[in-house]
Amino acid sequence: MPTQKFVLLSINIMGLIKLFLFNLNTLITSAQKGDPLSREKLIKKHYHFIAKICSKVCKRYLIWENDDELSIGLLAFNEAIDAFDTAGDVKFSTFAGVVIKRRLIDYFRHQAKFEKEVLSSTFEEKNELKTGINAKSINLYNDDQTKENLVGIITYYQDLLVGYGIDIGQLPEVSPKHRDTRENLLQAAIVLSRNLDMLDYLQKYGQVPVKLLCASTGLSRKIIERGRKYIIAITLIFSDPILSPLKRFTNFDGYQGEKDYGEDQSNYRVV
DNA sequence: CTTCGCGGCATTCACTGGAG
DNA sequence: CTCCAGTGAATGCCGCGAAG
Repeated sequence: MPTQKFVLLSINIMGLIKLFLFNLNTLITSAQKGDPLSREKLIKKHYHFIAKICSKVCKRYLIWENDDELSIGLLAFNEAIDAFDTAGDVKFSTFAGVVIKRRLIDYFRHQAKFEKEVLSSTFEEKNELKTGINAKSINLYNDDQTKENLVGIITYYQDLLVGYGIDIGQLPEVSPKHRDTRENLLQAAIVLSRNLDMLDYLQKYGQVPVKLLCASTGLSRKIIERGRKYIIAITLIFSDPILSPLKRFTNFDGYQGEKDYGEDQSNYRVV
């Protein structure tokens, strides 16, 4: 009977939707309680959603690495997680979409106001702009915006690290002092960040798959164990696109692949 | 039972600063 | 610039407890 099949199919789909919503609400609740892994899962699930909303508002295609609008969208999404009422009737995606749009509009208003102030300035001021005085102010303003975004990213990074039992303040001390050790651990972190099985293991258990990593990198178990926190810290930066802006503070930004570290390897420290 | 995380101890190695 | 000694960090080996 086609009708019966349709009813059964509908029941299954409804069941899947309920299951999805249940999982989503569970993730949101635990993220609100401070679980960084749940927050990370939520963000990963909604990457395309965030990019779609931001691109729609900006009316252009946005790139994670280049566009501040996406960072603002991401921060807004974070806010939405905290503010969302799981008991309410509103869908999370609808709620998050509204929050992201509002934040972006606020951002554009702020920018427009600033530009208007510059445009309505006197002839002399415009000359100053040409001579670089106001240009400097614009740079300072842009720096502030970047700093604001970075604060959000670092807070996110900090939460992720806590999930692995790492305090962000520990990073300088867990960072290897010897150049060769740093190179080896960096290599291990890159291998780990590129291998989905090992990455899954790390995210699932919060532990480094030492045996697999030893086999993949040829490094001894002890090296990997001792550099565990360093490896996790670097792996997070490499595997999570949200953290990609942090690469430029770690000097890993130009890293292209295995055994290609650039000129000065002595600077490959996390901080 | 296997794997992970961690600690102790002895040894090896890399880095640094001083002397020539 | 090269050599050398001192210092500190890394490594290897062994073992223990916890968790899945």
